[in-house]
Amino acid sequence: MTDPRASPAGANALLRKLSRYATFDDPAQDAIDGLERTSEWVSRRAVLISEGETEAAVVVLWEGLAYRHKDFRDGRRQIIGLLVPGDICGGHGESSSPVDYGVRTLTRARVARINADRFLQTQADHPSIARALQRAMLVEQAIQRAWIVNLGQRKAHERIAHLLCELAQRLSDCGFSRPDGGFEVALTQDQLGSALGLTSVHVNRVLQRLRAEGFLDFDRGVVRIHEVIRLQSLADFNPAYLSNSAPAIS
Amino acid sequence: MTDPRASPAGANALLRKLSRYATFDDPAQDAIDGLERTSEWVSRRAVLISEGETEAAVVVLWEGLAYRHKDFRDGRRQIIGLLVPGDICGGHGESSSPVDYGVRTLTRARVARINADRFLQTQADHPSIARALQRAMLVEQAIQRAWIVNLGQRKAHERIAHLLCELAQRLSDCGFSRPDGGFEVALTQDQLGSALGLTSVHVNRVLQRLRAEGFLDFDRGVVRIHEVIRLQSLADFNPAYLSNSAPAIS
DNA sequence: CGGTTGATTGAGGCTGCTCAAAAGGTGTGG
DNA sequence: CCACACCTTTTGAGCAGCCTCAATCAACCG
Repeated sequence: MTDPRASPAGANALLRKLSRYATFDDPAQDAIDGLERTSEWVSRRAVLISEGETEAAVVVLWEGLAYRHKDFRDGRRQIIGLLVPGDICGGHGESSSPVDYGVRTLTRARVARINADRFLQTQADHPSIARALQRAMLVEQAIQRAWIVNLGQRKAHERIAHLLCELAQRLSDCGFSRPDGGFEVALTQDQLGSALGLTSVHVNRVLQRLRAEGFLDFDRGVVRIHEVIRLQSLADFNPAYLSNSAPAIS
Repeated sequence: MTDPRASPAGANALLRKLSRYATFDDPAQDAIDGLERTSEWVSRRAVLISEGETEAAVVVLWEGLAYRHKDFRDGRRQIIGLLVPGDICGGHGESSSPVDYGVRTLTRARVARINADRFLQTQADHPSIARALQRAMLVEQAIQRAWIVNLGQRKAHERIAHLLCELAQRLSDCGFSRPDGGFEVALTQDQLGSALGLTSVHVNRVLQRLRAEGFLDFDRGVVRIHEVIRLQSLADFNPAYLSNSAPAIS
């Protein structure tokens, strides 16, 4: 396989992702490849990063899903973001400051750990890589802005719909969509609530309404979306923000 | 003035900000200086960037305050973030995609516009600059995460307190604090509501309670904070996330 | 002085929360 | 294979935080 983007699911997830944001010459491609040489499997609900950790290593998700979260002392908890294959978490090589959130897996997952110094050195050596990472961070920021809007302005049913639309799009973008257009979400209703600023009780009731109206279906921790399009208009979802893609010509 | 960080308020705001995230050799410093050679004054409530704009130019705020926002067709509106002197907005030089939010000034402000290509070229030429910008983006992301937590989990009075604490800290970090420890916020109650996912009516009532309890004071569009410390404990505010500072030794 | 923007207050209502309990599924050990 | 524990979903009842609508007031401005 000359083109790593054609390699089996998971492997070189980082290169596959960064290739969406820039084109790389061979040395740069090799450099990215060299970063993530080994991966390891972790179980469902495993801790990838715990809050306050000062470890500067960078973790790349190869397969599976994970989430960033912030826990309060009094039991409140907010899920801050979802990670799909290719996504990065950790301090981006910054050793000076502890991370202000934790990361846990949602499903069984495969991750690669990258040494912080090598991560930074590679960027210094290859401006195209630094550039691609910057664009990836811009998309990440756009996603966070969308969450702020979601939490600040939308009603429960709109929030749920918007989150599901985001996930559908991102999974599809990294090659994990299902052929039939529908897809499944491995979030419990309690986790959905933590991501949306709602209680699981309310999430349950709203999901039932959405089911009754034919938008989706769900059973034992798995939500199945039928018509993403209808859901998008309900959520006022515009996928543009997820694709800060590279110009056609580099 | 050999050290630009000692120059008059506003000028070289970008260099002053980036210096918090990395140390630069002379050529790099000159490069940053060269980027933002001219500035212009804009009035209160001026549009710096309008949603959907494909202009790739980067705008640096030198003096004054501004905010990012997203407007809905039906009149709902969410303020997504606040900009203090030194902050950057715009597409970070990405010409391919329209920005998904607007930016307006909150006060009279001085801004510098940077050409997109030069912005990107400078980063390619000076890895230390790219690195500093990356760290600045990491802090920006941390702020956005804090907003997500704020909107998702906190009650109205906690949200207000947290936002005010963030502003107090950031203004102080960029050298715009007031000697007496207190400070003023140029946000109307309506704007506060748009930032916090609350109506201005509710903001008003909660502010009155906070005033009755001695946390702050307000009058004609200006909120004055008395005891930032007390407000911090009310808000469960931890300033650590705002200072991903550079290691002592570069 | 009238117009405009922002703050304030009141009444009433809905969304989403709390507390509690029960039901359904799944995994584990005996 | 059953009993038991645990997790997640589901349902009910009651409540409250925050919203909506509306009107008034205060300050500022041309």
